[in-house]
Amino acid sequence: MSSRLDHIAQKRREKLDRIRKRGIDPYPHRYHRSHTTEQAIALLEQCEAGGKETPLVSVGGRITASRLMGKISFLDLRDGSGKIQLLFSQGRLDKQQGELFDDLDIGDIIGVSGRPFRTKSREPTIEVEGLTLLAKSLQPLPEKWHGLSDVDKRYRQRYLDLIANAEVRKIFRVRSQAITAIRSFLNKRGFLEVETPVLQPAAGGALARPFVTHHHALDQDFYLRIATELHLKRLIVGGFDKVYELGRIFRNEGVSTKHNPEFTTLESYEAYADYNDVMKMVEKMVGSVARLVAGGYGVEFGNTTIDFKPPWPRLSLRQAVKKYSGIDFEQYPDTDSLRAEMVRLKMEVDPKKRRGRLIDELISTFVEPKLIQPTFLLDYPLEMSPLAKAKPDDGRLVERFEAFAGGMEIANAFTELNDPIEQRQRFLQQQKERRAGDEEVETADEDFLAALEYGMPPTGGLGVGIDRLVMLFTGGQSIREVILFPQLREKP
RNA sequence: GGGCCGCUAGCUCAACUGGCAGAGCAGCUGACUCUUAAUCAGCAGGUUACAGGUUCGACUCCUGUGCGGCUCACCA
Repeated sequence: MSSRLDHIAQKRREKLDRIRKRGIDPYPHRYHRSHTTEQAIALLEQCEAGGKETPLVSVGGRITASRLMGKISFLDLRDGSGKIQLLFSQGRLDKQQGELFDDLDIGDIIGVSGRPFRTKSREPTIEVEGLTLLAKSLQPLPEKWHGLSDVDKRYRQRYLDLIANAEVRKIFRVRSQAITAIRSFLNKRGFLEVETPVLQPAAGGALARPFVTHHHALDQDFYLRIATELHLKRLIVGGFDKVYELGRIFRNEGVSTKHNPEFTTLESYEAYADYNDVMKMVEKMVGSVARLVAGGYGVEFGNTTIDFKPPWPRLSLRQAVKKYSGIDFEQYPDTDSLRAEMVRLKMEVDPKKRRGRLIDELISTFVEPKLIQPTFLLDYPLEMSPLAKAKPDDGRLVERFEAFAGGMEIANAFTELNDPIEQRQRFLQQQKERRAGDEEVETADEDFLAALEYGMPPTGGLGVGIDRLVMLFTGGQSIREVILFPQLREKP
């Protein structure tokens, strides 16, 4: 990027000056269109069906292509709804508009009025009678045929990506529809949408390194939330029986095709429910999202079809790990024996990891990649789940499930631990482990513990990674493809 | 953070073993009254990411830096 303008931008500035000199405002305040391009085409079809003449319409949008043929010219005009062809005929426009037409470029935003009709090749077209410049574009757009493919540029200048690449526009429409579908599903079931703090004195509810920031007036450090869990459960204590939050959380960790430092989660909590109820809700909810954005339970992913039709298979975690890795972790009740077995299988094992984290590694290495069709894994070891309630018949396991699809974890849920004394002990146990070397453990949240002491009803909680869910629905191989402005290193 | 790969015109891409940096689109000039990746003729457009080095000569080889991609580590 040199400071000097390239010759294309130079030319466009000259055109801008010419337009201004003729007394035309190249950036007027408003333009009231009568139709979107989509509506204009629908109107044309209606009139054709009814054998009626088409009325005058006005549309606005960006010029995306031009085919100048001497006395007549065809331009493509795109707005948020779609695209329509424009026909400019010499003689149709007055002198001033004719001069303006000559100074138009691909990329300019214009408004036109005229009657829709069909050309010889049946293309819906507006024969332009009135032309208004709405915004002069000073920079050339990416190439019309190949679009924009430089990944760096696509993410940094997402607007160009959206202008140039229809598939990208599609992805973010699907994302929006999926989130709308989730809201609507939960609202219909009586859930209350709430907002909880992003800035917290301690970041709890998950195991992750937080971002730190500083509040000047309070002269106090704050952490950006790594989960919404602990505040939502306070609201269950407060008497809202069904709450959810769709919100951004922040984790100061590695960036990869599956991790962005800020990402979106859904967390929901339902009083008087347990993880079995939540399981039923998840498969129903994701199924309903699939039907809405994909038109059915089947969603194309890679070279297979994922079928989200409920019910999804349920498999105990122990069975799953045994099936895919050959290790029955129940036979290795402590960290050392399990680690020894993993080493025997030639796995590289971080010596700092304790049993829970080792089992987690078995899941992500052997199990997760195999779970393409939606599957629930249930009943996790207690040491991996400090906020979940133990199973009544086996104190080493908790009532927890994770849902997988497309080889990714898409949901995590459990019957919430609501015994304040046990919760405190679990936090203390975690802190012991922190001292033993495992850095990322739950920090005790005294205010949360105080809330539990007032009594929280039995509750089923859920967390869903929205970005990964959207990846499933759009076939995305990278989380950056479903986040409009993914985090990138700043360019010097 | 490690490994591998990439960075050439506004965009998409070429350029052999080190030998004058090139094409399409976009742009400019001209022709053209139904095109739609319009067509045809002509013109212009470059710090080959950046900084060094080797060489008679570097887009090409070497070293370093920046940014990106993939991957491993990390990451419920």
